[in-house]
Amino acid sequence: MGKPTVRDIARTAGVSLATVDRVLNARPGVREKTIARVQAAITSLGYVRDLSAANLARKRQYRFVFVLPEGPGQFVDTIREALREVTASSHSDRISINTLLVPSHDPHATARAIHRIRLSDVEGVAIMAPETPQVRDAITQLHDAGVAVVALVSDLPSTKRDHFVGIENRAAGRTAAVLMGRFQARQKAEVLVVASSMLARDSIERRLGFDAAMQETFPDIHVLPSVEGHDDPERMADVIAAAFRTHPGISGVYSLGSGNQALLDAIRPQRSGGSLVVVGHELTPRMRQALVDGEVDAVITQNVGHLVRSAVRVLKAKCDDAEIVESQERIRIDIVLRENLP
Amino acid sequence: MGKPTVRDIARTAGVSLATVDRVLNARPGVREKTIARVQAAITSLGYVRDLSAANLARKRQYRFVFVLPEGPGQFVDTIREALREVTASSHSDRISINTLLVPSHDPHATARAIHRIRLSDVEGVAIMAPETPQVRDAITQLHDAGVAVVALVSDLPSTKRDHFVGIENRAAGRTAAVLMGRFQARQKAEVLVVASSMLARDSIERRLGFDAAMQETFPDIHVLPSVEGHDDPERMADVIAAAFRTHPGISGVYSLGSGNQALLDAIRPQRSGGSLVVVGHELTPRMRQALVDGEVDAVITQNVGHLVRSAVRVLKAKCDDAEIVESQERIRIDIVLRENLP
DNA sequence: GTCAATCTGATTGACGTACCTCAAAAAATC
DNA sequence: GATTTTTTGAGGTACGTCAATCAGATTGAC
Repeated sequence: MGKPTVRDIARTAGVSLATVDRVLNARPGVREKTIARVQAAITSLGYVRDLSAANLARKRQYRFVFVLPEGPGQFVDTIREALREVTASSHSDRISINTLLVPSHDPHATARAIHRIRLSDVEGVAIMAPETPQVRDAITQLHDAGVAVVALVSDLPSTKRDHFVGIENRAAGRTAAVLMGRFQARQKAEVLVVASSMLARDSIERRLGFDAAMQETFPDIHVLPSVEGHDDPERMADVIAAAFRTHPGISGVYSLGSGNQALLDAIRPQRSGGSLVVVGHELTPRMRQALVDGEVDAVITQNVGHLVRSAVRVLKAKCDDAEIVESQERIRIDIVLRENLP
Repeated sequence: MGKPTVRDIARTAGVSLATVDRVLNARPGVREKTIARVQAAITSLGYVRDLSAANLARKRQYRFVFVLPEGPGQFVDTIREALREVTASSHSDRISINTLLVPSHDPHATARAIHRIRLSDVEGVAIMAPETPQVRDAITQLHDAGVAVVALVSDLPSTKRDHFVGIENRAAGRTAAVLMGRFQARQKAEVLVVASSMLARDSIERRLGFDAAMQETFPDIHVLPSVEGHDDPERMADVIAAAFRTHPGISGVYSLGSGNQALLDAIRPQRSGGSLVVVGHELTPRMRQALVDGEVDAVITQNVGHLVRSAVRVLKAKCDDAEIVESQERIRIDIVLRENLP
C-alpha cells in the first residue's frame, strides 16, 4: 500500500473528501468535532500531503525578489552569480526569482525599490542592505502585506524580517583573530585592521569579535585602531603606507570588509623580509588568486551558493508555512586556506 | 502567459499530444523528421517538463538504500543521524530511504548485503565501504541492473559508481598539515601521526597529503612514522606513551582517522608544560567537546548533513538523468576551530 | 415546530504529465 | 497497385490535490 491519500483520510474519518479538503486547507465551515476527527485520522494514518500535487492543482507560483546592492564589488558579484544559477535551476520548481539592484549605501533608494515591489505579485523578498529606518519601514510594509522577508548576509534584527540567512559575524571576527594569532611567528606582534565600509553592521561585529578573541587568547598581540580606505585605491595606498611607517613592526593585516583589491595592492610594496600574515573575508576571485599566490594566508567566508539556495528554501518554507531544517540552513563560517580551496 | 505545456508543443509542432509524449519519453514509433520538429518546438518555446506533474502521473517513487558500516564510531553515528533527518524530510518528495548496516571491515558481508538488495525495488544505492574486489563486483551488478550508485565518504574509483560524494582526502591531509605547521610555536618540531584504520583509502590519502604539504611548506618539521591504536584504548595508551618516551620533543599530534576517543584519552597524560598542537578529523560530539575544552586545536571535517543530502540529490538526479549542480554537490573541507564551531 | 444559519456530502473539472488503446494515415515493400 | 509496416492522431484514464457548486443534513434560536 502506498502513501495514504485524502481519500483514505475521508474513509477512516467517516467524512467526505470535501470536508477533508476544508480541514486541510483551513477553510471555514467545519465543526470543531469534525475537525478533530479528521486530524485524528490524519495523524493515525501518517498522512503527509503531497505538496507537488497540491501545487500543481492550485497552479501555485513562488515569486521571490532579491534586493541586492548594485555597486561594484566582487563579493556582491559572486552572490549575483550564485543567484543566477539558482534562478535558472529553480525554474522547474515553480519558483521564479527577480533581482532588484539598488545603489549601495543609499537607504532611500533601497526603501523606494522595496516599496515599488507590487505586493500582490510577490510571495517573498530577500534583502541585502544595511539597516536604516527607511529600510525598516519598507520591511514592515512587506511583512504586513503577508510577504515573507529574509535578511541576507547582513542581519536586520530589529525589523520584521522572518529569518536571517548569513553567518554570525562576531564569530567570524573571532575566527579571524585566532588564525591571525596562531599564524604569527612570534608571540609579540602588531596587527593592522583595515575596514572598507560595506555593510556597517557586519564590519562592526567582526571587529568586536576580532578584538575580543585577540584580547582573550593573544594578549601580547597589539591590535592597532582600524584604518579606512573608502574604496579608493590611492587613498588606500596612502593610508597603508602611513600605517606601516608609523608601525614598522606590523606583522599582520586583517581586512574586515570584502573590497580587497585596493588593500592587496597597497600591502604588496610593504612586504619586507619579515613574514606578514594577511587574513580577509569573502572568497572572491581576487581573494582566491591571492590565496594561491600566497598574498593572503586565510580567508573567512561563507558559501554564497549555499547562502542563496538557503534563502530560497527559507522563503519557500515560509510561504508553505513549513518547518525549516535548522541544520541545513545554518550558514557555516568557512575557513579557506590555499590547501582547502574549493 | 504561463509556462508552455505539452499542448503548446503539439500545437506549434503541428503534431498530436501522443506524438509529443512519445518524443519526450523517448518511446519508439516516431520518424526522425517528426522528432526534430518536436524538438525544435520544445527549444523554441523554452519548454521545461514539469517534473512534479510527471512524477505524479507516473506514480514515481525514488527508493534509495544507504549501505553504512555498523560498528561503533561517532562519525558513522553522525552520518546515521543526518540520514535519519533527511529520511524524514524527504518523505514528501516521493523519496524513501532505507539504511542497511553492515559490519565494518567485512568486505564479504558488505557485498552480501548489496547482493541482497532487491534490484527491482530500488532506484539508487549509496555505499560507504572500503574498496575490495567483492564490493567492486557487487557494485558492478547494481550498475548493470540500472541502479544508480554513489560512493559515500570514501571513494570507490575503480568501480562503476556514478558519483563520489565526499571530500578529497589528499587535500584534507594537506590542510591538516598547514594548520599543524602554522600552529606550531617553533619552526623546528616533531609531529606524531596516529592512524586508526577506518577506511583504509581515506587514511592513506590524508597521510600522503599531510606528508607532502609538510615537506613543501615546513621542511623543519619532522613527521614521525605513524602509529596505530587499532581502536583499542589500552593499546592506544601504550603506543602513545611509548612514542612520547622515545620522542620527548613531540609538539604536535595528527589523528588521521575518526575514532578519536581513545587517542584523546591517551594524549592527556602526555601533556606537559609545552604546548601540544592536536589536529584531527570529523566533527563528532567528542571532537566538538575537545575543541571547546582546548584539547584539540583544529578539526578537519565535512558537513555530514550536506554529505547525505548531496548523496540523495545526486541519486535523484541520476534517476531523472538530470544535470548535477556541481557547485552544490562539491563537499567542502571544513576547518573547525573553537571559534567557528557550527 | 418553523426557519435560518451552519455544516457536510457528492460531484465535477481543473493542473501537467504519463501511458494506453484503436484506428487512420503515410510510407515502404513487393 | 496491393500489401505490409511504420508512423501518427484522437481520445481516454489516471495521479493527488484544489476549488467550486449545489443539494442535503444538522443544529440552534425562537
